[in-house]
Amino acid sequence: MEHIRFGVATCELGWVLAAATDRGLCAIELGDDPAALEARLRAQFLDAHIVRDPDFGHWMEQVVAFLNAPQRALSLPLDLRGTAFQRRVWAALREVQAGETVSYAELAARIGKPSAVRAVAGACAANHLAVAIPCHRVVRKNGDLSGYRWGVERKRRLLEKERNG
DNA sequence: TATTCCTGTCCTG
DNA sequence: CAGGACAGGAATA
Repeated sequence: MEHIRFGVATCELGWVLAAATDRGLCAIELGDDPAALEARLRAQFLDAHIVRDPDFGHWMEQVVAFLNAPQRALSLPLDLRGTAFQRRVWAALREVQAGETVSYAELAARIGKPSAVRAVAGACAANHLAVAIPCHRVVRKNGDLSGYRWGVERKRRLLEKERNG
């Protein structure tokens, strides 16, 4: 059975939950209610043994510091879960620098599938590692913010924070 | 602006 | 295996 540790804390965007397996971070969730965040985690990993560990090797404070200043890279291992296609999208996403944005069409082009625009959007939406996989930096080609798993308002604030350094 | 069509991947029955 | 959902995009009126 898989073993997952998690902790919750507050950051500039509200509550944050970070969870990790022995391979690395497997979830970073944002929200307004810590209990709801835990419930979301347990729903995602139904067959895992999940325990609360508010510190787990200072990872929580690193995650919170990263969320408050996403310009600096997060140097923690990630335990990515996804199909081959999703991993390609996420890898391309991590090439996008803080303060920059790309369109879904541009992202699709970068992974060699320029017509798979909607599929790319779906892969972004499937990401569970908020900010570490910067899906908030993907916007519509016409400049609209489009959607965000953790709320368009948080997406807006993240981009604003990154733009202003 | 709104409607319509095309699109790739994932999920469900 | 079929059908539907979707954080898109372009063409049309």
